[in-house]
Amino acid sequence: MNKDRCLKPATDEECKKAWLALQDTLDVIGGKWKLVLIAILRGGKLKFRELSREAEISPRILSKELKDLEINGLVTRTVLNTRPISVEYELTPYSQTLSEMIVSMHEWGKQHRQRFKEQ
Amino acid sequence: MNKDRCLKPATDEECKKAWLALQDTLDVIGGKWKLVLIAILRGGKLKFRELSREAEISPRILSKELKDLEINGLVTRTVLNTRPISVEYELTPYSQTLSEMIVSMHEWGKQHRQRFKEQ
DNA sequence: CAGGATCCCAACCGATACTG
DNA sequence: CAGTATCGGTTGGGATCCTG
Repeated sequence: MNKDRCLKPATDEECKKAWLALQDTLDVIGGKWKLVLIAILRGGKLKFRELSREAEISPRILSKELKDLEINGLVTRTVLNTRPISVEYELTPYSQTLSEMIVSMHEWGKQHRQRFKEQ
Repeated sequence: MNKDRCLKPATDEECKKAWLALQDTLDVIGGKWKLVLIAILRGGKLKFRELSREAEISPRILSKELKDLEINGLVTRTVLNTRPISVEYELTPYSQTLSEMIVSMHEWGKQHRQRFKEQ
């Protein structure tokens, strides 16, 4: 893809970076579960099991998704000194930076649904 | 998911709709190719083969992706009276409504990359 | 309780060949 | 040229069981 097909006038190099950035975003919040988990955690910290029940997601997938979110700095994992142990997951302040984008996606999806499906 | 875990204060019903809308958005522009194709077509209409070469995507996938985009009103398909026939694909005016969201996603991805990867 | 291991199924994607 | 058919590999996700 060259610069002539880019969002705004730019060099080829800048254009390539722009689309890599978009791809990054989709990697971080795309897929079936990431946004759902973020949504749920907006309501406050939850333990692994609670999160699993709330989202109706199997432990294997939940574990993987939470790792991804943690790697990307969106969620913190805290092991509690209980017996048996329990682990709390919580959104980071950094996750707030997603808000504007999430709102954009929500707004677009809403108007799209009105336009195309039964209103 | 109930309203207490929603983006803004709302009824359970509103909350459910909000997350359906987000899911809609991901369905429409998520995945590996949708945004790439939209990006490329921003530069102007292209024929099937040109698009295939530009995006480096196999015909089978391209065909499917274009159908999806057409169904969602983002792309028009025009058969030309040539021999052999050729088909042009072009973004619709409606596709412009994606701009704000795409910019949001781009901005977030850019700052995320700066924050986490080699700058 | 947290979460890894295993097994299995479905969706996705790429390459290639083929038809109108 | 446009697009479908076929096949095969890869990824993602669900269910269940198991261990620290």
